[in-house]
Amino acid sequence: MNAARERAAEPTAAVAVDEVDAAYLESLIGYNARRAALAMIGAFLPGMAAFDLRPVDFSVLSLVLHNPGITSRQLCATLGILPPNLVGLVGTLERRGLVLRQPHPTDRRAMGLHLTAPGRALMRKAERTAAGIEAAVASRLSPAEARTLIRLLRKVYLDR
Amino acid sequence: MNAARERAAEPTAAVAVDEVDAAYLESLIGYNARRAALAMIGAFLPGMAAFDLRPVDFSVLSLVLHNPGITSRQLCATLGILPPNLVGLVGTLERRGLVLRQPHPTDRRAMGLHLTAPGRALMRKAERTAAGIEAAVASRLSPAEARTLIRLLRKVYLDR
DNA sequence: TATTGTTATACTCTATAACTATA
DNA sequence: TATAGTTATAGAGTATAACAATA
Repeated sequence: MNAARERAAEPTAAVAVDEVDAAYLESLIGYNARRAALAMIGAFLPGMAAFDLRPVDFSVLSLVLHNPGITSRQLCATLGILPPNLVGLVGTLERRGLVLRQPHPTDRRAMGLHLTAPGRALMRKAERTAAGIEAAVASRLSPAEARTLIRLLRKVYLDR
Repeated sequence: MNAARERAAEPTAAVAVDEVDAAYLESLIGYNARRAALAMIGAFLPGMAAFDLRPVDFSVLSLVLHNPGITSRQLCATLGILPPNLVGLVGTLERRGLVLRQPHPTDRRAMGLHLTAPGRALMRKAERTAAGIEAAVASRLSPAEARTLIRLLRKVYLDR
């Protein structure tokens, strides 16, 4: 039965897959981290859209709120954004009257970023909304599990 | 001293930021998950580049390896890829002689995907490399911590 | 000589509409 | 009427090179 054996060894037998086995991918930290990050972004998008903010806009405004006078260079380094891609982002936030740029006190090349009063008011609401979204997702975890998750994630991405 | 008080209340005082305070962002699961996912992808890229594979190519080939006969539709549903974006991806893998498409046994609209012998040989090496990359990153975690991390990440992104 | 911010530009990734063949 | 696969295309995100002003 050569033909039968060849068919048995044939790598391309025409069989249907009833249920997909993703066990291997699900054993990888990278796969799970990406899936979780995409789920969080998916949960974030509608809430932030109410303020006409993308997640990256929220991150930038949050850093400016908590670090008045922060420079573009510092924002780029903290968030992993390339300088050319931050220019338009900050420009849009400035045109919306949420941030303003002031001369840096010691470095005349740089500009310090600050929130305007409307910018601070918007961020107060946005951070409350963000906290609610986090709480909704974290409700699947106990408070201790949420703390553990953040601690382990930081171990993964922080150098040493 | 109205002028002094106004300056004190002035939201845009020209002060420099010596060290960026990202404590708020670092308290968010979403921010940490995204940072960790990007770190894992960054570790993955050079290793997979040796096989001329992107992370998404590796994911697709891995699912085809462990699910011979899987359809494009099933790949899209499992990986969150939109059908139009999978066409070129699979086409490239097919032109490279790594996968081949065979008629689906029961649905003449669909095509079952299979790895060729060179495709399986490549994936044996690629999965070994992936395991090494995972181990290198997971070396910052104890085996128990790595298991806990994956379990908590799955709680975040799995519905209920 | 190096760095900050900027412009222009290219490349990749992701998303939408519409079509065909078949279920 | 709905689904699998496909084409064309648009939009968002990310990348590099080069420049002026300043350190």
